[in-house]
Amino acid sequence: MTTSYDLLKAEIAARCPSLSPRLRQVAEFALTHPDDMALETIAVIAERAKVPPSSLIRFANAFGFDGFSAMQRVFRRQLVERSSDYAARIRALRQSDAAASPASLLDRLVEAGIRSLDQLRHSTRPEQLERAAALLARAEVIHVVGQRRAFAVASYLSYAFGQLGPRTHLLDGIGGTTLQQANFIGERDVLVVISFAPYAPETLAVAHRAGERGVPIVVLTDGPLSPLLPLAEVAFELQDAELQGFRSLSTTMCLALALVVQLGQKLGEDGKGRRSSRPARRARVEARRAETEAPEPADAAG
Amino acid sequence: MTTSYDLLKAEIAARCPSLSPRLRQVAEFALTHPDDMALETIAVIAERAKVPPSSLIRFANAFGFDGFSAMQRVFRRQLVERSSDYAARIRALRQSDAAASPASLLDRLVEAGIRSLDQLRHSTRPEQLERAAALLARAEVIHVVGQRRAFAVASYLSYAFGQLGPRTHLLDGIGGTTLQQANFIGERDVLVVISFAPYAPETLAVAHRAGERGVPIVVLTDGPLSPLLPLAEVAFELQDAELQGFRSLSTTMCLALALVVQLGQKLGEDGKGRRSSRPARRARVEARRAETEAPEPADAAG
DNA sequence: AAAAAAGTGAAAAAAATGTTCCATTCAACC
DNA sequence: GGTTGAATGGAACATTTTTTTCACTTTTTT
Repeated sequence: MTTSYDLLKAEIAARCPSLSPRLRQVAEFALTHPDDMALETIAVIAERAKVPPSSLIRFANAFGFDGFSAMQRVFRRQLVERSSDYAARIRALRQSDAAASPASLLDRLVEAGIRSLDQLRHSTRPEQLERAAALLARAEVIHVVGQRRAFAVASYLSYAFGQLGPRTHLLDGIGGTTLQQANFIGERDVLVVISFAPYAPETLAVAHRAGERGVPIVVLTDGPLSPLLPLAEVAFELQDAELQGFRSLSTTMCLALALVVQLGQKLGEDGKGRRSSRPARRARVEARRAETEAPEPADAAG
Repeated sequence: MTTSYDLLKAEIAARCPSLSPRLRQVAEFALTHPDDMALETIAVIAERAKVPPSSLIRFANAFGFDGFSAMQRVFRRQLVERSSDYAARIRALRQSDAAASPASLLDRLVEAGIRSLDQLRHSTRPEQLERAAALLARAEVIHVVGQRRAFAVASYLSYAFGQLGPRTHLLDGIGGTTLQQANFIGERDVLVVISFAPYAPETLAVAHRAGERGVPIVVLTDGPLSPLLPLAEVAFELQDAELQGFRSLSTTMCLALALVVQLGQKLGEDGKGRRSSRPARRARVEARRAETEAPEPADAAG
C-alpha cells in the first residue's frame, strides 16, 4: 500500500494516462487541489471535480485503498507535515541572520508583486469594477486595444471575454492597420484600452477616435498623468512591480481577471431572465457560478 | 462572532482561567493540539483530551459556534493557510478593512494572487531560473509559443526578450501557420513554450517538432501531468489563482518577468568583456540597470 | 454486427459522526 | 445538613457522510 503523499502523487501522475476518463478527471483534480482532497467531504470534492461521488471511491480503490477515507488520510497527513515544515523553516530563518540570506531574484519579485497586489486592492474600489462590468455587459461588441507590453493584457482580456460569450474584437494592429480596425467600433460598443507610459501613439489615436464618437471607454493605465484618463468612462490606475526597467504585469493581470469575473457574474445575473444569443456559453458561466457559490456560506460561517 | 483562528486562539487563552475544569481541559488541549482539532473527529479528540464528546460541543458553544463542526472549520482553514509565509499578511489584509463587508471580488483575487505568488516562490528554485537564463543567453534566436490564455504570456515574453536585445520570434499562428513557423527554429536556437491544460494541440506539436531536432526547450506549464515536461530542458510548474473557472496569469507573469530579468543580468555579465554584436541595445539595458538599482533600496524598505 | 467487458451515475443502504437530552454528581449557599 | 444550581458523562437520537448496489451506456472484442 502507498503510504506517503509523494509516492501517491507520483503514482497518480504515472498512471493517469492509463486511467478511464472519469478517473483521470479525478486524478487531475487530486493533483491540482490537494487541499480540497484533504479537507472536504466526498460530496463537496465530487461537486468541485465535477464527478459523481462514486468515482472518488473507485479512484481510491484503484490505488489500493480500502475506501476514500483511507486515501484522504494520506492527503491530510501531508497537509499537517507541510505546514509544520513551514513553521520550522520560518523559525530557523528567524534565528539565523535574516540579512545574510541574499534574497534571490524571485524572492524579490514575489515580494514586489505582493506589494503591488496589496496596493491594487487599496486603490481600486468595487464600484469601479461594477461600473466597468455594467458597461461591458451592455456592449454589442467589446473592442480591446493595447500595444507593446500592454498587448499581452489586451490579448488575455479579449480571450477571456470571448470565453464568456460577448463578441470581442482585439485590435491587434497586424499589418499596421490599427486605425482602420478602429473604424469598426460602433456606437453601441465599448472600447477597453490598456496603455502605459510611454503611451503608444496608435493606442491613443484609437482611444481618441472612439471618444469623439461617444463610445464608452474602459481604461487600464498607470497613474494620474495618463492622457487616457480624460477619455475614460471608467479608469483603473495600476502600479506594477518594476525591476531593472521591466514591469511585471502581474498586478494588471489580476485586475484583468477581476474584470472578467465581474463581467461573468453580471452576464449570469442578467441572463437568467431573458434568452441569451449564446445559450451554451451562458449556461457554462452559470454552472460555474453555482459551483463556486455553494461552498461560500460554509466558508463564511467558519 | 469569532471568525479567524488568531482571534479564536486569543479568546480561548483569555477566557481559559474562568472556564469550568472540563472546559479548561478542552481549551488547553485545543491550544496545544490545533492539528488534532482541525482533522480528527469529535470521538478521537475527546479520547485524546480525555473528556467526553459532549464537552467538546459545549466548548464550541461557549465560544459562540453553532456546533463543533463550525469551530473545527476555523482550525481547518488555519491548517491550510499557515503553510504560507504570507499567512500573516493575508490575515492582516482581512482584518484591516471592516470585517463586516463581505470580502469583495478584488479582495479575494488579491488574496488568491498573494498565495499563488508565495507558492511560486517555494516551488521554484533559483537554479532553474539560472539554467533557463543560461540557455536563452546562448540562443541565436529565441522562439516563443503559446496559445489561447498562454498567448498573453508568450507575447509579453517575446516583447521583453526583444527589448533586451536577443533576436526573438513569436509564433503567433496568424493564418494558422504555426507549424510552418516552427520550421524556422534552428538547432542553435531555444524554444520557450507556455501551455496549460487543456494543452493546445498546435503548441504541443511545435514543442515535439523542436524536441525531435534537439532544440533546447524552456517550458512554463501547470503541474505534474503536463505533456510538456518530458520535452523540457528546464521546466517551471505554475499554479495560478483560479476563480470561477478563470485563471489569472498573474503568477505566470511574475515568473516571466523573473526570466526576463535574469536573462538581462546574464547578458550584461557576458557582454562586459567582449564586444557585443548589438552595442546599442546592450548599452540601453545596462543603462536601465544603473538607473533602477539606485532607487531600489527605497522600494525594498517600503 | 452481436456479445462481452468495462465504465458510469443515481439512489439506496450502511456506517460514521455530531448533537441533544437527561439522570447524576459536585459545590456553593441558605 | 438540606437545597439549589451549575457542571458533567453517557446513552439515545438525528444528521451527515461514505459505501454499495444496480440499471444503464459506452467501448472493445469476437
